[in-house]
Amino acid sequence: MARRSDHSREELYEMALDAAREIVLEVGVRGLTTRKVASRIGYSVGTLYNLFENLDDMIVHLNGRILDELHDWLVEDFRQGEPEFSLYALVESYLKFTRKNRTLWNVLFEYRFPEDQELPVWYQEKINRLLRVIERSITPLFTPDREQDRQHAAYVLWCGLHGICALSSTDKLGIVSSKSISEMAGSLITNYLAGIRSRMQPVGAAV
Amino acid sequence: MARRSDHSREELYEMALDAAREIVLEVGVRGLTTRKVASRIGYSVGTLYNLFENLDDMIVHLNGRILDELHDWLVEDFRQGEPEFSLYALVESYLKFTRKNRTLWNVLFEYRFPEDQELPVWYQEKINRLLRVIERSITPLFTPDREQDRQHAAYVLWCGLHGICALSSTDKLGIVSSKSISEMAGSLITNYLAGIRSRMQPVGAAV
DNA sequence: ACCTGAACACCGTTCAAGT
DNA sequence: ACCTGAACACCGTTCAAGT
Repeated sequence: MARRSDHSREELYEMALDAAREIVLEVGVRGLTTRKVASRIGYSVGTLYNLFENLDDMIVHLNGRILDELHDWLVEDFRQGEPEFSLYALVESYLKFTRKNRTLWNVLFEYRFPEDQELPVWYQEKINRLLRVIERSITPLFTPDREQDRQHAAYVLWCGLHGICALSSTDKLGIVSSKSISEMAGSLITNYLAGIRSRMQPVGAAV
Repeated sequence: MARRSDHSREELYEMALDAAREIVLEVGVRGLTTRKVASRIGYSVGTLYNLFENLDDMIVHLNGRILDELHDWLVEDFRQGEPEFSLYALVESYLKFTRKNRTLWNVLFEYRFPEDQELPVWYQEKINRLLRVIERSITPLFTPDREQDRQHAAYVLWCGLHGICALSSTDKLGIVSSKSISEMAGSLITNYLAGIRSRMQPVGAAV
């Protein structure tokens, strides 16, 4: 017992999150426990509480990583072009991520934190970074003075996409095939953007 | 010990779900345990396993009840009229329900069942009943031969609304006030419906 | 300063034993 | 046929005791 400087604090942190990620992939969120993480990295449970406040905090940090993975994945596939085209590609890319990493997506969005828990600032910034990818794809639809509207639209699209994934992945909607998830997302994009277009004042008109 | 016919099987079932509902309201989903339900109804844990397969199954049944409550709540507030008007009222009513019953809504939509678990048919039917309320509000937008499209649109709206509630209630989006939830939902409805309207072929034209 | 592991207070689920 | 409660195999979290 006692100080084993086999690993630095940072190393331990990375090891713990690696282990947590693996466990989630193998047995799902429900099977993720402090004891399993500890034993997998070869330390005692106590050590984990030296790195994280508690299990919830550890999961927040794991989710931070998953958000990064998702962001990088989306950015890699990003295609500049007409908003409809660009956004559609983005959504396909997102859906592909959820299909490939269903359980990771589950921890990210469907793990319930205690009611009172506030998500840390660095976490919200990671989310904002994701939202900015969506904003980028719809930029052409908004004049520079409509930044607020653009942000707002990105929020709505992000939420809508999330809702489609959330309800269909857990079958909380009845049988939904993977194909119809795409279709629903497509319908959301097409119609929402058409609505935005039709309701935007022509820019030149006021001048 | 042994057979205590103090209560019929049906009575026990109702008592258990009543207790479960109360516990969720008091301490949230995380605090809902078989042991607490058992002690609250004055029976042993074993008896619960005589009524339900397991805790997950009990929660599915609890959710069935919550779906009914939500349905009745929405139907009571239903207002016939222009789709935008009708749908907007519906969404406000839904949001009001989530605000008043945050923890119930949490069990309903954010409790994670095991990956493999299929939701029972009677459960999916309760969801369909909800979807039909939405369909009703957008009926005027679709000609009778476009039933499929109408259903599809109801799905998308339902999912979108869910996504907005899910991400903002847990603050997975950064700070979102109750007012902006309404705004986002409003934006979804207005633009999505505008898109549908603008893309619908005028009915008379083909004739 | 860091790490251990026993201890505490919980869990879900099962099942022999009771009436 | 129904109900009990002890038993099993787990949990998250803490903290005195070790080096």
